[in-house]
Amino acid sequence: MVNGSTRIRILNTALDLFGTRGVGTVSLDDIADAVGVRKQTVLYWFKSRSGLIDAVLDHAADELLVVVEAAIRSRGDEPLDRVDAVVCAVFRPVVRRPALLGLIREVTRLDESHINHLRGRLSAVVERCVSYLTSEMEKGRLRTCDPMVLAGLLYSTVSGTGTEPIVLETFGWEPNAAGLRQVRRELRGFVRAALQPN
Amino acid sequence: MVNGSTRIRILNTALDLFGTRGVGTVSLDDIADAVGVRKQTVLYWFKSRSGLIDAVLDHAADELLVVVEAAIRSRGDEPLDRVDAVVCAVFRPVVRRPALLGLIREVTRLDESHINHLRGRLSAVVERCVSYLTSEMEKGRLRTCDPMVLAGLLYSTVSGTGTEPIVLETFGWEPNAAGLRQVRRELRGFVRAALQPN
DNA sequence: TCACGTCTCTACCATTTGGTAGACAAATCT
DNA sequence: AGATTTGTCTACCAAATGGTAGAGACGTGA
Repeated sequence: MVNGSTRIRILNTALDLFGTRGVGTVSLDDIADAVGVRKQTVLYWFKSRSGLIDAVLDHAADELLVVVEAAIRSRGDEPLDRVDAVVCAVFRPVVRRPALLGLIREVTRLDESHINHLRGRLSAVVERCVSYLTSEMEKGRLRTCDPMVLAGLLYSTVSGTGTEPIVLETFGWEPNAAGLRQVRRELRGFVRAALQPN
Repeated sequence: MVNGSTRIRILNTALDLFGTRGVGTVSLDDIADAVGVRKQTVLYWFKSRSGLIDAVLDHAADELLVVVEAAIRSRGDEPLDRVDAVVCAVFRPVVRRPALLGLIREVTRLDESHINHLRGRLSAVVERCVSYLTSEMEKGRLRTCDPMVLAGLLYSTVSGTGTEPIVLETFGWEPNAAGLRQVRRELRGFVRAALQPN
């Protein structure tokens, strides 16, 4: 693969379109048009639509993993700070690349094979998060509850906030830089309050 | 409209399909097949695909409004109890009719006209919730923060939990009655902790 | 009985979809 | 130079899509 640039441009464009409009409603022609190329070129690089979807999921998982791993290591010992760091880390793509979380959220709409594909890529981080929450709860440094479900709740809250600007707008929110900072601040406070040991 | 039964069957079937598979990926043929009728019958009752979507959104909003309104009035004065009642009320359709919240969540994928349509139907409840949260915060009975963004966060958490069983499964959750009760219990604890006044 | 409105159907149609076959140019190898 | 690989293209295709036109079955009121 001497020249990866076309392939990568397709991958990035597809990620953006899939993430913002939903995987099922984006055609190969849509992607090709956005890249400035013909559909057959897309099918040259990815042998089928389904193959492209898997590749895009990989691409998204990679990007997300890097962000999360770095954040987990970044801060000190205190679990509330560490969770806070992850929340901020995941929130950054919300601003810079809204499609990323939007794509992950598409899991629900994909078919079994793609679901399993994505799951395989994310399971390591997920398990790590759950076991971390478990150990901190045992030390009494987080509110005691089911760590697995808690992880899911945290995911829902952060991802929902990031992927549903339209819902937030319905609640009166204004989509600009100041508004985003406001949302992030409230999100951090919300999560912190929800995790506080009792 | 002497015989509304076909129309209503179409409406319900469309709601389920739109909510579980996403609006954009469900064709009129899919709906017609599921109802046991021809596509042209669907187009007789709803003059276009777009018209059907609006009608289904209305249908969903109606169902949701009834549930929420009742819950808001149901319990005593304490705001944590009242929010808890709403959370439980919204969680009930999660079990009985998963498509309902799934459809509301589709807002993000719809085009402007449908978004505005749905917004018009939901704005009353939304405003009510926000002003309620505001007044309780002023009385110091809820953690002080931006009530509007808080409402959005609550929505994200509850709706995410309800609409993403697949994500929860990735976190190790098992989809059965006991698992659902567990999720609801944790969800209530999570929200309660997040709202506790400080 | 007859006209009329209600409801579902068959028969089409233009457009879009994912995908195949293969031409053609540029670069790379021998 | 000649052969081969790489990357993009044009030309198709069968299936599915949203939608139109209109036939026919059914009941209801005059």
